[in-house]
Amino acid sequence: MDYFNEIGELGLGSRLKRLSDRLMSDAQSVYTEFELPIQPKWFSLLAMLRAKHSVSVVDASERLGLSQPALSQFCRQLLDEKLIELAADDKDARKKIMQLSAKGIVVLENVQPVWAGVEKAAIELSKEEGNDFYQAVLAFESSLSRKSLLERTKEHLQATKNEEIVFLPFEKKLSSFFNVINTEWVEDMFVLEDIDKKVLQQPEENIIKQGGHIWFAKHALYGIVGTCALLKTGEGEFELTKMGVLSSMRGQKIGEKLLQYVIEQAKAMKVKKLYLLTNKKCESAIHLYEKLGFVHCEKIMQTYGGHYERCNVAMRYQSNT
Amino acid sequence: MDYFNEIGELGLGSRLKRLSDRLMSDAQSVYTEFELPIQPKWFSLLAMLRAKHSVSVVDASERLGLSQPALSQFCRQLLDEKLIELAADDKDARKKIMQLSAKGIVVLENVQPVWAGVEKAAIELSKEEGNDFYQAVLAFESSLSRKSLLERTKEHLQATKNEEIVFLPFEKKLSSFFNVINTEWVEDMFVLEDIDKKVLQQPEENIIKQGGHIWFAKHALYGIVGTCALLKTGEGEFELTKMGVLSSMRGQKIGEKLLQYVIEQAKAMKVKKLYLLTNKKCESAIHLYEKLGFVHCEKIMQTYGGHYERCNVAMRYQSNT
DNA sequence: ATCATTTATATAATCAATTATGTAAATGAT
DNA sequence: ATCATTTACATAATTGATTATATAAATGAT
Repeated sequence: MDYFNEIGELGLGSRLKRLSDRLMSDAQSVYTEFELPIQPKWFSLLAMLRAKHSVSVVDASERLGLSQPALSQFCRQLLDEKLIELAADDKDARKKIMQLSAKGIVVLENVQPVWAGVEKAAIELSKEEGNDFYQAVLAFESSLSRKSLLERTKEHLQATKNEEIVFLPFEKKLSSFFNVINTEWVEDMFVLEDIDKKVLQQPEENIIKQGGHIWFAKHALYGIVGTCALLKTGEGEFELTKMGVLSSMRGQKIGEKLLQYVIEQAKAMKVKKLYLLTNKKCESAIHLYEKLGFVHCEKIMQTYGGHYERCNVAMRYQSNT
Repeated sequence: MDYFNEIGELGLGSRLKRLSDRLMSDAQSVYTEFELPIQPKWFSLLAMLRAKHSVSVVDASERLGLSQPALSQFCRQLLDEKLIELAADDKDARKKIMQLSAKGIVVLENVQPVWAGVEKAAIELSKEEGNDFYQAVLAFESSLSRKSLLERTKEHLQATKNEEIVFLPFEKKLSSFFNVINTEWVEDMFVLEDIDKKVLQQPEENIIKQGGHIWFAKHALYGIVGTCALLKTGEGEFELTKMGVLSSMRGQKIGEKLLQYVIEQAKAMKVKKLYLLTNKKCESAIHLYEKLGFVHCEKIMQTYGGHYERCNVAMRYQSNT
C-alpha cells in the first residue's frame, strides 16, 4: 500500500521526487532499449543545443536550472563523446561556447524519432484523466515562483511564533515529555541514577498519586518545551523538582516563566513550605531560583539534603509580599 | 529564461525533478529555520511511524517507494539520534521492527505544528491557480501505474520500428551524415587521410558537382543510418565509393539494401562501367560486393588502382541479366 | 529431516547531483 | 591606471540515493 496517500499534501515534495525518478528511469530504459548513444541526463542540454545552436556553460546552467559544475561536467562528457565542440567567445576569453559537432548533429537527428515517441507517450499520459497534468505543473511552478513554499510556510507559522507560552497540568499522554525533557539535562550534567529513571518513567505513580503536581510549558510553534514538578513531602510541604527546558529552546526565558507559574500555583494552593534541592553545578538554575525569591537555607539542607546523592545546595521560597 | 517551456512534455521528467528538488530544499530550509532536530529525508518514515506505531525495514521501503538499503540507513541514523528503538519480531528473527522511542514521540509531537504549517502552505500552493495540483499528481500517478511511460513509448514506436528502409538523394542539409557515417568506419579501419577529409566534408563540391551521386538510407525510427556515393570518373563510368552504415545499425542488412538500391539506380542511369576500389581488410564489405554481382578485376586495378594509397582490391559490376 | 530457494537486512561500490573552493579574466570604482 | 569585486569555469569533497552482493533466517519441495 502506498503510504503517501495517507499524508496528503505534506508529502508532496517526496511524492514528486518519486514520480520524477520513475519517469527518469523509464526514459533511461527507452535509451537502453533503442540503443541510443546518449545519456538521459544530457537530454535537456542536447535539446537546447539543437534548438539554440550554441550556449556557454553558465548560460546553460541558468536556463536548465542545474548547477554550474553539473553543466561543466556534461560539457566534458559530451566532448569526450565528440558530440559537441567548443568555440571561444570573441569578447570574453573565460567563456566556453558549446555547440554540436557534425557527429552531434547526426546523432541528434537520428534520436529525434525516439524523442517524438516519448513525447507522444508523455502527452497521452498527461491528458489521460481529463485534466492536463502538464498544464497543472506549469501552473504550480508559476505559483511557486510568485511565492516559495518556504515563504508561505513562514507566513503561516509567523502568527503562532510569537504567541505566549501556555501551561498545562499533568496528563497521562504527556508522561514522555516529562521523562525526555528531564533526562536530557540530567544526563548532560550528572549520571542518570536508578531513582531518577523510576520517577521520570512513571511520574503518575511517583508524583501525581503521591499528591504532587506536574506542569508543562507549551509553545504554540514548538509544542511542549518545558516541565516542572512539585513533589509532596508532607502536609503543605512541597519540593520543587525535575524542572527542565529543552536544550534547543533555552535562552528564551521559558524556564523563568515556567518557574513563575509554578510558584503562583503553589501560592494558590496555600503551600506552607516550598523548597528545592540541587547542586552547585547548576549555576544558571540557581541564579534563576534566587531571582524569583528562593533563598539558600541551611535548615532545609539538614532536614532533606540527605535524600539525594548529588545534593549540595538547598533553597526555600521566601514570599516577598 | 526557462528552457523547459520550449521543450514541452518531452522534458516533463527533468521538470518534475527540478520541481521536487525545489520543494525538498525549501523543506530543508524550514527545518533549519525552525531548528528542528530531524532531517527532511526522514520525514516520510517518521510520519509513518507516528501513525502506524511500528514497521519493519523492508515493509517501510515498500510503502515509501524507496530502496531497502535507503531504509536500512535511515534506521541506523534514527537509532543514532535515539529517535527510534528496535524491537524483535516474534515469528521472524531476521526482522527489525522500528518504533518511536520516548524521545522520538516527544520530538515528533513538537515538530507537528511546523508540519501543519508546511501542509497549509502546500495546500495553498496546490490550489492557487484554480485547479488542484495535488489531485492532478494523483491522477497522473494512477495513469502511470496503469501503463508506464516506457510501455506507452514502445507502443508509439513499435509501429515505425519495422517499417522499410527508404532511400533519399543528396541534399545539402544531409552533408553531415555523409561525413560522419563514413568518418566512423574509415577511422575504425584506416587512418583518415586529407583527401578523405576533403571529399567527406565537401561532398557537394567533390562529388555532386562533378556529375556524381550520393544516396542515404533512412530508417523510420533511427533516421539516416547509411550512405553511398557514385563518383563520376568518365563518360558513363562511375566508381562506387564511400559506402557506410552506422556501426550501431550493422547486422540488419541495411548495407545490402543500400547497395542493391545504388546498383538499381546505376542501371537506370545506363551506367556503362561501375567499379569500386577497396582493401582486403574490408572483408565483410567485399563479401557483400561479391554477393550482389561485383567481380574481382585486374584491369580495373591497373587502370584506377593507383588513385588510392590503400587500394589493393578492385572489382567491377557484372550484370547477371 | 534435508537441501534449494526465498526473504530480511547489511555493506560496498557507484552515480548523479550538490556545495565549497580555487583560478583566471573582466568589470568598475577610485 | 590600479586594485577590489564580480564573473566564468574547473576541481574537490560531500550528499543522498541507487545497484550489486553477502549473510543469516525462514520456507517449502522432496
